Amino acid sequence: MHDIRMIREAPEAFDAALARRGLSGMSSEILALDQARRGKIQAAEEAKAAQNAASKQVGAAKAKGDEAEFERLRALVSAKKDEVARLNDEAKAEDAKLTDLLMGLPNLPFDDIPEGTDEDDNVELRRWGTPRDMDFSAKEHFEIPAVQSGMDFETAAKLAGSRFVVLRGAVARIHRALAQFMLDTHVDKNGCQETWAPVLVNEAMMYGTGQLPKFGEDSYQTREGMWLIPTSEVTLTNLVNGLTVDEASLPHRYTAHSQCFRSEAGSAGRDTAGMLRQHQFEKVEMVSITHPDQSRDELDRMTKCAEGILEALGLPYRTMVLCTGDLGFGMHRTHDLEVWLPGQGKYREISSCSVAGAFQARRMNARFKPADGGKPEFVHTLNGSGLAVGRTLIAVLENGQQSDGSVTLPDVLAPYLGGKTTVAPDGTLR
RNA sequence: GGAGACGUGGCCGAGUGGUCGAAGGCGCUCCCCUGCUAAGGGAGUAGGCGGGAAACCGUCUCGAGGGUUCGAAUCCCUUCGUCUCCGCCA
Repeated sequence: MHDIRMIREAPEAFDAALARRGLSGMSSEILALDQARRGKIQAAEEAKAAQNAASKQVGAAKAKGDEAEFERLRALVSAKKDEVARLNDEAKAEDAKLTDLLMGLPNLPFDDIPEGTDEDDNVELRRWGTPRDMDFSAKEHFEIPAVQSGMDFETAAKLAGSRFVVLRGAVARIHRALAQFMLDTHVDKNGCQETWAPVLVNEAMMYGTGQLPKFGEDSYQTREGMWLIPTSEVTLTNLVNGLTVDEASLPHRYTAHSQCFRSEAGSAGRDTAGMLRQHQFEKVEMVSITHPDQSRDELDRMTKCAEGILEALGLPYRTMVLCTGDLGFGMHRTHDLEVWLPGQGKYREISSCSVAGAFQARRMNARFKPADGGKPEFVHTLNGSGLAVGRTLIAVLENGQQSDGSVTLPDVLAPYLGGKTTVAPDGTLR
């Protein structure tokens, strides 16, 4: 959500920034609503002040035993009360209109991100590693002999439907190893606090991070009205929902390994083969809660943390900055990491690191108390995948595939795999 | 799932219809005093919203939402959370 004061003070700058996302001239509508709202609030408060004043005199009259005066004031208060109720309702209605409008507007893109309409306009920042030369035609992950017995889509379809998978044996273990390796790295080397949190949350949390009200169709909801998280960005960021933390405690850096659930509405027909796009998947997430002055640097730090995982696994990748047209709803700036998938011969998204600034904090009412004793200010929030576990599994399998149908795994996984780093063509770990 | 209790400011804790945004204590900040390892005295110490250049003024907030009343932290309803006992259970 946006800061109404900032819009009042600099409506041109606000309009210019939103125009980059295809929304033009929003400030005039916003400011008109704001004007109306403030007028109603003032009227309601003045009436209430009159009621309160009369009400105090009622008490005094009663104490003095002046029954006539008591009755007269009683009637006056009663009349004022109706007026206050009416004006209050009007003020609330105006306020709701403004909030609805502001809640539905996306965050302002930073000036330094590229103009564009979709992912084709994203700009490459850097590239790491070189795709291996393979003297055979590279297979997609689900075609590799070593993988086939451990990745079962037919059984998953029986259990749950399309876009689910059953992993078995070595593949399941490598999947687990990857998650453990990522989590350990973020905890031991990147200064994150390991966190385990619900994957089922209430509606308010989904508003806090911006999934609601606009993107409810993308997530699953229970009969009781709870939501399955599409990412643990929701839970980790909402850890500070409603809190005023000490400035000295910033930044907070959290990481969690969780299940994530997405309906993938609107992705029908895309990436239907393999386990690239699933309704249920695992992700190791990073979230930072920072001082406003630190958030831009924190984005670069977080991006490095995610890149570090890919580098440790020896997976070639490129780092992209998203253009205005591809930028997520609540974000100022986003870096996508795209990993090389030899089977597709393409770089595919495996991580997304974003800075939301105060956008989510304002929705969540998450603030910090300045050390110098000033007024509380909104914290800044960031989130990033470090990494999507299922996609990392795909990348490790495809990049490690050999001409004989086996797969060679990154050495850093050995401690999690009983010291073994090869999957034989028959699917056994050797 | 059944029965009951509770939910007050950074913390503890008073307050059962009238000037209570809320006693007292602790903590914290500033000032004074004292000179010895700590103590004493004084002042201050929530946030949101609206108005204002500011000082400041108004308004709202005693888990949340609604209701009764001229007036509610105090009464009623709903809801969320915590605790105790019983049941069930990974």
